[in-house]
Order: sequence, then C-alpha cells, then structure tokens
Amino acid sequence: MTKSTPPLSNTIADIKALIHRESRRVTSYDVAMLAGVSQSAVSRCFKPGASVSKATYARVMEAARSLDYTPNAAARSLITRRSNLVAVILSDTVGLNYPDILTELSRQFSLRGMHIILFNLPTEAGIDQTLAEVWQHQVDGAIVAVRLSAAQVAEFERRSVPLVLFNRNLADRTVNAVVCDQEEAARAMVTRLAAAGHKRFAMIDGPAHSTAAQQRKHGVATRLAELGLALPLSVEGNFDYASGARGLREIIDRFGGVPDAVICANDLMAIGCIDTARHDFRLDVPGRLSVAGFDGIAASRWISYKLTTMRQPLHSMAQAAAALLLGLVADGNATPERRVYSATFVDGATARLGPPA
Amino acid sequence: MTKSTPPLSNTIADIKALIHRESRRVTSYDVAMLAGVSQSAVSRCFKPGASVSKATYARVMEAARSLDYTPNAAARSLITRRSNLVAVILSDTVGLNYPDILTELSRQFSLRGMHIILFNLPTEAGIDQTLAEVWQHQVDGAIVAVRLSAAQVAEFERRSVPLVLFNRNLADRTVNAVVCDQEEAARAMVTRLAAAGHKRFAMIDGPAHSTAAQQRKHGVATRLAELGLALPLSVEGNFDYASGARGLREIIDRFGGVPDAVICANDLMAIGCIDTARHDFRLDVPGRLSVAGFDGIAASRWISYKLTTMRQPLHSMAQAAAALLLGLVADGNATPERRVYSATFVDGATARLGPPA
DNA sequence: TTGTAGGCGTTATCAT
DNA sequence: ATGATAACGCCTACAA
Repeated sequence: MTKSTPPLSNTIADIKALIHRESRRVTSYDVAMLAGVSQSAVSRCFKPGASVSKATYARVMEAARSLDYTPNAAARSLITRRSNLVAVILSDTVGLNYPDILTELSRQFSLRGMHIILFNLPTEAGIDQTLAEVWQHQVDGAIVAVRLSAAQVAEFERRSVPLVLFNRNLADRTVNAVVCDQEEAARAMVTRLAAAGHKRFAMIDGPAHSTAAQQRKHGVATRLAELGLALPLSVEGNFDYASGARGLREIIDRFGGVPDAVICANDLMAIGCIDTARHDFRLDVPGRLSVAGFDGIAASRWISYKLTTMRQPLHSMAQAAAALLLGLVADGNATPERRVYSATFVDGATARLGPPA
Repeated sequence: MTKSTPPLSNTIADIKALIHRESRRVTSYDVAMLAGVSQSAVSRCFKPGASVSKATYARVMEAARSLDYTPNAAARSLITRRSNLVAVILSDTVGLNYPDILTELSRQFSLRGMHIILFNLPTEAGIDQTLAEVWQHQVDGAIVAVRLSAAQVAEFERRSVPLVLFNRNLADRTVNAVVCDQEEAARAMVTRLAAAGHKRFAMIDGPAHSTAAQQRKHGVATRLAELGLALPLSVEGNFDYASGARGLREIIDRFGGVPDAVICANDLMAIGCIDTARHDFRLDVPGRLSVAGFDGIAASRWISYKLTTMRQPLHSMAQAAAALLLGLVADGNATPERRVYSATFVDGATARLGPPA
C-alpha cells in the first residue's frame, strides 16, 4: 500500500522535474525534501562520525542515491576551509619522466581522500604565474619539485599553505623537504671509480637550472680534487638521451681522445652515452671506457645496459613527502622537517670496478 | 601630502590586523575597503572584459596586491558553476608510463586557465569510488583512459560532465573519443612482416583488461588468417619489460623452437624480448628472429634497438583530446565526435623486412 | 561606470 | 537526535 511508504514530501519524479525545470544541481535540500528531514540532517549524514539515528541515516542515503546526490566540494571547501586538494608542481625536464613519483603520491593522497592538482611547468620561468593559480584553488598543501626562491617559499608560509620540497635544496631556510643527498652520491661514485684506477674523468652535466645536477657535479669535482685527480672536463647536457650521445662526442672532441670514465648527471644521458660509445665509436664499455649515471631508472636495469649508477629511493621519497605533507595539513604548525635519503650504489656492468685488465 | 592619497577607508596595516584577528582569509571586501570601492567593483576587476574605469581598476589592483588578495576558486565555482578543473583518469599500467600525454594535456589546459585533477587508479576495479570523487569536485570535464562501462558513460551524460575517452573504444555508444586505430596498426604490421616472408609468428599479448591490447591482438590474428597463415602462438604479458623477457622464454618453450617473428603488444615488452633474445638466447635480431612492437616510445628510438614498431601519434592525440574537451566545455551540446588516428610504421632495425638472407 | 542585494550549496552553532 | 539560521567568498542582475 502506498500508505506504508515513508512520508515523502514529494515523489522522486516531482523533485527531479523541479530540478530540471530550474536547471540547477541536486542539492542537500532536494534530498532533505525527499527524505522528509531537514537539510542539516542530510549534511550530517555525509559527515563521518556525526550524530544521526540509524533510521534517518538510512532514509537520507536512500533519497540521496535515488537522486544521484553528491556533496558539492566547492561549497564544502568554502565553509570548512579544506579543499582536499594538493598541488603537485613539477617541471617538464624532471617531473613526469619519473612516473614512480606521481604514481606513489597519487596513491598516498587518494588513500586519505585527497587529490592532486597537477602543475607541470614547461619552463621554470613561469612559476609566479603558476603560484597565483595555486593560491586560487585553496589547496591544502603543495609538493614542489622545482626551484623556488626564498620569497616564494615565504609566501607559502604567509598563506599558511604547507609546503614540502622534493629533491630541491634551499640553503638559507628551514623548510620541509624530502631530498636525496646528491653530493654524497656523487662522491661515492667517484670514490668507487677512482679506487678502480680510473684517472682521466669527464662529466656530462645536467642543465644549469637543476639543483640536483649542480650538486652532483659539485660532489664529483670536490671528491676528485680530494683524491688528487684533475677536475673533470665537463660538458653540458639537458638530461635526455640525445644529450648523452652529443656529450660523449663533444668530450672525445675536446679531450682529444677517450677518457677513462664518463660520469653522467643522470641515467638517461648515461644510456645515450653508452649507446654512442658502443655503436658509433666502437668502444668497449666498460673495457675501454667506464660510464656511470644517477637515478636508477627502469631502463638502467635492462639487460643491454645493467647501468652502474647511484639509485635514488624515489618510491620511499615520494611516500615520505606525502606523509610529511599530510602531517602538516593535520597539524599546521609542526616543526619543519628535512628528510634526507641516501642513494645506493648499483654495481652494474658499465663501469670497470676491479683492477684494469 | 597625505591628502593626495586615495581615500582609503583604512590603512593596509589596519585591515591586515583585522583579518588576522578574525583569522580569516583576505576577501574581496577587504580589498574593496582598502580601495574605497564596493565589493562588486573588485569582483569586476578580476573578470576579464568587465566594465571598469581605468582609475578604479588601478586602485583595486594596487589594493589587492598590497593585501596579497587572490580570488577564491571555490566561491567562484559555486556561483559560476565552472571549476576550471578537468579530471584526468588514468591507470597504473598505461597512464603515467607515457609522460607525453600528461605533459601535453597539462600544457593545453593551463593555456586556457584550466587545471588537471589527477586520478590514477592502481587497479581499474575501484573506478566507481573514483567517479564519486570526480562528481564531488564539480569538474568541468574529464579525459578518461581507463575502461568505462556503458552505465558509467551514461552517468557523465546525466550529470552533463563532458567526457572524452582516450584510446578506449566503447562499442555500443557514440561518445567523444580520441583513439588510435589499433587493429589497423596491427594489420599493417602483419602485412609488412608477412610480405618479407615470415611464416611462423608468435605474439606477446598485453593484459586482458587493456582494450588496446585486445584490438592489437585481434588485428594480428585476423590479418594472419587472411594471409593464410596460422594463428600465432600467443602468451600473455602485462606491458612491462620483464614480461617481454618472460614471454620470449615461454614462446620458445611452448613452440619447441624459435619462431620467425614475435609481435609484442607494446614497445616495452618488445625491448625486453629483444634483450633476452640477444643476450640469453644468443639470437641475431633481426637476422634470426624479427621482433616488433607498438607505441613508439622514446626508448624505441635508442641506438641499441631502433625498434620496428607502429608509432602512435600520442602528442597529437593528447592535443586533440584537450581541444575536443575544451570545445565541449564551451558548448555543452556539441555533437559527439570520434577522432581516429592512424599509427605510422617505423622501419626500424629489429625486424627483417627484405627477403630472407 | 558603479553600488545594492540576493543567491550559489554547504557546514557550524545553537536551540530544542 | 534534529531543525532553524548564520556564515563561507564570490558573481550577477538590477537600479542608480
């Protein structure tokens, strides 16, 4: 009998027609009307841990389901001041080429009901424009893997937007960061290569704007100097395969011959360098020339390369960055923390590490 | 003289103190007060093409700047019903491993002041949960590269959320999509290989849930049949390097020998297959065994491989997807469009294409 | 060109 | 446990 149905103020069809006529969205008022409760009751039903009776909850949820109601995040964000949005700011040269990072970040955040707004900079120049857009979206926090000026970092603080830097060092400020110690990694690599008796080094550097590249180069140079070896001939690359290939040609050209070892600022360039050495110059790697990289990307493990490299624990780092940020979002004034990871040496097959043949 | 300054209702310091005391955000009212105009005047200044006098505009902007005011996207979205947010829904297996796609999408959208909310599914199972989150965020549109049921597609329509499928076919519905004709690509590859006299084919297939893999396999199988060749022995892989390596071993095992050609459902598996063939089985590729892939990823062009493959125009496709979606956002009821791209054959060095030696 | 007033859809407060 | 009411910060007629 119709009498046994719950006291609906209107039928589903009526309400749907009304919404359509006014061409608006389904709101909690519509659900309330259908369920025969107040709007605030509906709101409470969608808030975990609110006090609602079993019966009310069931009727509200049923009404919501039949109207396809979903809370409006914009309206919620307006009043709660939480958007459940996290900005992830990357740059073309480095960010998306390491899919692990975004994958892990995305996983961690969606586990807590938060989502990523992606800001991918073609060039790190336009960052101020990007930040303006970040502020508009009222993000709850940001993970930034591009270079930030002290002023820009300060703006995050002024706006109380938790910030975690990823693999970016900012010398003069205490700011939350997850980094891999690039200089230490570079020194470790040099130590290994030098111990094996390599004397004549060359380096294929990364782009000038990359702090990781700078630190790797600095580590290489200082460690070599400590060991009494000459500073390496260094040519600039931009982290891609082609510049590894170009780099080797330039080195052989300017060096007037083949050095003992080429250290590349990342794996991709190392792979380009190795391919060119083997195929174009017919050089035995590592027999005649040792080549090493940094990162530990997937391709570095391929059978054709088995690259000798310093592997960054990117997965753990991404996880840590997410955890750090989530902590800051929960507790606004936690003390700045800096998590430093070490790269691990990967004993590959592209650098001679034993005594010379 | 102080008299020459604009008639500010309050000093900057006063207003900042007020805001801080009430611990709220800087609003357009604060800017209005500082600039000595109404709140709606401020609002108009931030709306491109609104009618504001030069003088007012200048004073408002100056006030906004000195207060670090930024419009609140949530509040704006509430009234305009535009969030300037686009959902991009990918899955682990396919999405982030092709960085070009996200890079280009991000570029195109940010050019129009829109931004990407990233939804990266660990598994395509949890998609309903993901969609619920998409609805909450009131996105202006979505680009989806995972499998969607007809019901799920219908829900986009019901909610008037423009949808563009990326490399996903949905047979029974007319829905906006940008796809690459995988079956045609597969047929083209088979035609080439067969013309060179390959007789005994094998295939390393993609994961079952990938429509692209299904279509590639179907194209391979049907074209082979048309040419009077046996259906290939097919083993299942999951699109990664390791499964290419495993795949070849399994093929040789089950085949009881080495086939003439192995067609892999993507480049990454092809590379794994080639490495294993050359290093573990000491097979000459392409002399003794031809290997081909699909996609045209960056590594496929590396000197060590020069992979024979069918290259998808991912860059153009991403561009088209963004353009299509932007068109739909501008004009809600544009007619469904399906843009089909063709893969181009890349005459690499891993498959014999001339007469047998 | 400018100001006034109302509403977007939700959560939070405070009664009841 | 539930309901009325006041924000949240902005846009947009409409009137001036």
